[in-house]
Amino acid sequence: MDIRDIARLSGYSVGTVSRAINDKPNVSEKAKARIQQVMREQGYQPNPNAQHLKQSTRTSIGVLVKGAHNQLFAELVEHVQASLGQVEEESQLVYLDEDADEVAEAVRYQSSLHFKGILFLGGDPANFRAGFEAITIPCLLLTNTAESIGRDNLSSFTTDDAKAAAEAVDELVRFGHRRIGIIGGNRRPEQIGTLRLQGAMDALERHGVPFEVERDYEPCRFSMRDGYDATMCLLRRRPDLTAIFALGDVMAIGAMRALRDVGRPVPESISVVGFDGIEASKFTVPRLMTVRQDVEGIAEKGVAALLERLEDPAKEPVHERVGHTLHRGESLCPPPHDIYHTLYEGMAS
Amino acid sequence: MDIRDIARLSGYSVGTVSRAINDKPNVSEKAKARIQQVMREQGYQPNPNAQHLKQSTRTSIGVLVKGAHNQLFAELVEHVQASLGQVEEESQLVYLDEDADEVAEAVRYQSSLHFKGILFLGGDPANFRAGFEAITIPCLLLTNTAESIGRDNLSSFTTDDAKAAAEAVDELVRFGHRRIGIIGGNRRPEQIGTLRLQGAMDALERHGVPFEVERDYEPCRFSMRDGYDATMCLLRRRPDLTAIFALGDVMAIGAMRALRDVGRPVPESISVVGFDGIEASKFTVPRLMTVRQDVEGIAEKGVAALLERLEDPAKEPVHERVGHTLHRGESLCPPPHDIYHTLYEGMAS
DNA sequence: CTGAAAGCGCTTACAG
DNA sequence: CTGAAAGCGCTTACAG
Repeated sequence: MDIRDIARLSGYSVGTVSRAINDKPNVSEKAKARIQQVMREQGYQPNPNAQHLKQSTRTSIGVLVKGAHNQLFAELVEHVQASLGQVEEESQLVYLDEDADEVAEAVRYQSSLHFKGILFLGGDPANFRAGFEAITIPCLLLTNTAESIGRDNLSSFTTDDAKAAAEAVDELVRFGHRRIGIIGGNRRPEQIGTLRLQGAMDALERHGVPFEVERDYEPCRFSMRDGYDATMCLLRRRPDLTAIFALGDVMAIGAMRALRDVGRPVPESISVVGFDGIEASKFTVPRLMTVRQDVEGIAEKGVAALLERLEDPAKEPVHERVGHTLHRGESLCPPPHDIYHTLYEGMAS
Repeated sequence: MDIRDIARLSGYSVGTVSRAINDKPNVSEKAKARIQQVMREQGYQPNPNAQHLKQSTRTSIGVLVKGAHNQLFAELVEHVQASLGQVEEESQLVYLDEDADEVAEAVRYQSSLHFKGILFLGGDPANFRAGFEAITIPCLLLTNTAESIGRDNLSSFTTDDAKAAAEAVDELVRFGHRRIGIIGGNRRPEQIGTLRLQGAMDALERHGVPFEVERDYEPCRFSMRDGYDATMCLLRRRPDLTAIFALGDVMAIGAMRALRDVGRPVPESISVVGFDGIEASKFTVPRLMTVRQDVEGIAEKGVAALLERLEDPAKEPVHERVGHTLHRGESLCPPPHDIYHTLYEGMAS
């Protein structure tokens, strides 16, 4: 069943059928109606390969998600697909490991899946620096900045992670915390966790709060399980902490569970602050205090920018910081002043 | 830059270049080496549209996910992609609304995205009954059974939802609960929520526990927010409940938060049981009692079955129930016997 | 082992 | 408004 069959059955030529299919001008209403009827009767669907071959178009936008366990990306994906769907753009999702080289993967996929643009959810600037030159189609990085990469086909939208992390620390300090531990990320330069850690550490220093990264920080991947384990690890070194700042909500949820398991009620015995503002953070018990990223804003602005550059590839790249909000939660309260902490205070210093 | 340019530059004909690209026999090592060198120099990538047009092959497996807020599907997707990735199969994810007609969407996508097979994550048998005949490629339904559809290109793997829900109720009753509310699903026939509700109601009846669906059940979609709202709703009618069975973990998480907000501690004042066994259920406070589906088993067996039928489309369809496990959690304990409940008991009956 | 040629199913000037 | 014809970039018998 191809376009010739439809032409034969409808009594029109192949050219007219093609014009009818594509809603081109210069087809009589009569012809269009007849052709559509035949197509429906036959259940005919044009062969997309042939269509694209002729139009030499590439079809879909690749969406590379770096880290399947980070709920934040799931929410971003949802908004991205919504924005893309509104303009009838097809997208294609690929999940990568949190530690994968997303740029190398993109190079691999670019041709085999014929993307016309690529949207990176999460990314490591080091990978972009190393391999992005092989990619020539318009690209967009969300949740990290690509400004320093300096490629003219790469835009980026992200939260100001360092600033937001600093604000979270300000809040912890304002509540009276002076023994603060941090979990999450991997300390590789320019990675999102590292940016947050750096922002937090700068703020701690500004407030004169002692923080030694080897002792007070525990790296981990973005998942509840890893947050749980990292918390257990950190507590072994610093049982006297009065607050834990998890550099991602999924880790914060794991942390709260771990604290419960070691009999440290949150927030009475120890406070927890997260980062991201995922849906689940609104439903934890206690409700999580967190830095909420503007997921919808990042997705919508990002997609809009990408679409503009798909239209006009010569357009200058943009790099924008999208606003965030500090979201009060029940998981943060002033530190306890009981004998337990007084006891540990002496031990730890 | 097309295959002719490579032919010209390498000094071979288009046919030989094509054979070299596709690793066909009848190309000398010398020619292959020279051609590969030129391709690399030119950064040439064959046009996939043209390749597929000629081979008239379909490439990827479509994965239609019905309900973006259900974490269970996110976990299934992960396992599905892992299984598919091992055999180098490409998959393409499409997220649909929980109430979308997944079969109508599949019909739409089948041609435009040239799938060679379709994997449905979640599905309503009514939709399959109405429109599946238009789909001729091998298909697989996960998390619901398609046995009664009786199509020879449709297999299915699922948990025995009715049986599992009944077991959860058995457990609630065994703990002494007699005033049990249920939330989740939409009561449309054969839907997963309805199967679970039915299994639960049958068990309640078997135990002689009174249950009136109009009063003791509140429908809702599979999300934390909806679970929260449904719980609030149900509590207004039945403040005397000692247990809530949420027909999905995401709703159970919402329910626990709602109960906390109205000052009903879980499980001391009221117990909560979920269904699915998503990752987050292991990290809630209190830890959720739930029916854990064998996500990995469902994904792996399902994918294996689909791949077999992609190889040999004549193969008989399979419909299998994959085992589940009841997972004890802290959210279930015996009902309280305090004045509060005695009070309400009189009011409610 | 290699080349010349037909054809995959469409779209799009071009001529009428 | 419609039709006949060229061509998109490949692959694959077929002939050598």
